[in-house]
Amino acid sequence: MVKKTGRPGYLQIADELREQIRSGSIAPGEPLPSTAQLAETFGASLSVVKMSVGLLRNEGLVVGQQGKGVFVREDAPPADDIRAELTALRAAVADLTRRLEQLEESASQRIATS
Amino acid sequence: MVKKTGRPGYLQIADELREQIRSGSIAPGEPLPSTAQLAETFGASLSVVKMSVGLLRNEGLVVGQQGKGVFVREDAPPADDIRAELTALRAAVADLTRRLEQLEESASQRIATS
DNA sequence: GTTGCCAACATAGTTAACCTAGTTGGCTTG
DNA sequence: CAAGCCAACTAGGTTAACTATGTTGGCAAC
Repeated sequence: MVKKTGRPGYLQIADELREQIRSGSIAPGEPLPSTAQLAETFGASLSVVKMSVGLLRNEGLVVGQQGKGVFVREDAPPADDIRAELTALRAAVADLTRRLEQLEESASQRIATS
Repeated sequence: MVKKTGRPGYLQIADELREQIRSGSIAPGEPLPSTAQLAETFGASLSVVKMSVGLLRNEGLVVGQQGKGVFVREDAPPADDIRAELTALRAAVADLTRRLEQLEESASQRIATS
């Protein structure tokens, strides 16, 4: 399935999967074929398929569930004021990080003194 | 250098490099340390470093030149780049989630055995 | 001095092996 | 029948080995 066009195989497979998702050929909420199945249908090794799926995962197009499969995200793009939302999220993450670090600190102390 | 926080090493290294680029510690147009050097400074294998650099390459933060090195993109200041910001935030949330789950796990064990 | 070769180093891609861990379904045992 | 174990499948992470290819600097030969 992968052609020797100079474009690396793991990108070709990622492209193809992206296209199948975009076209609805694999609908939101539905699972991709398993890694082994993809490897067979694309005539590629397990390694390159895992790289391809990892790309889509990194892009947020799909989410993986260990033991079950890799599923197409159901999400819809909110598209209101994205920048404001980003600012709010940044603040929230910073706050959570600070609080979590405090928790971890006290937890490690409790373990050390027990 | 990579910590055992549950967050995979190749993401930790990618985060760190992203931060060094964002902060200007590695300026646009400058090369990243070589794969071998990164592997040594992070105490990781060549493979995970290659995965990390591959991520940044995929995100468009850096461009690789075979035989020379991997260079920080001159254009596209990632501070305004919503995609990069989203990626970073997603990464941060995932990291926080894992750490929190770890804390909750140890907390429930402590309660159960007390 | 210049040319050309060559070794060392660089990114990039592919494959394979091994490990962890979650899910599921069937079978065995009580 | 019900409980629990176990085998087979799943994703995910790590490492190593090999190949291809590009760059650079030094050295030898002419």
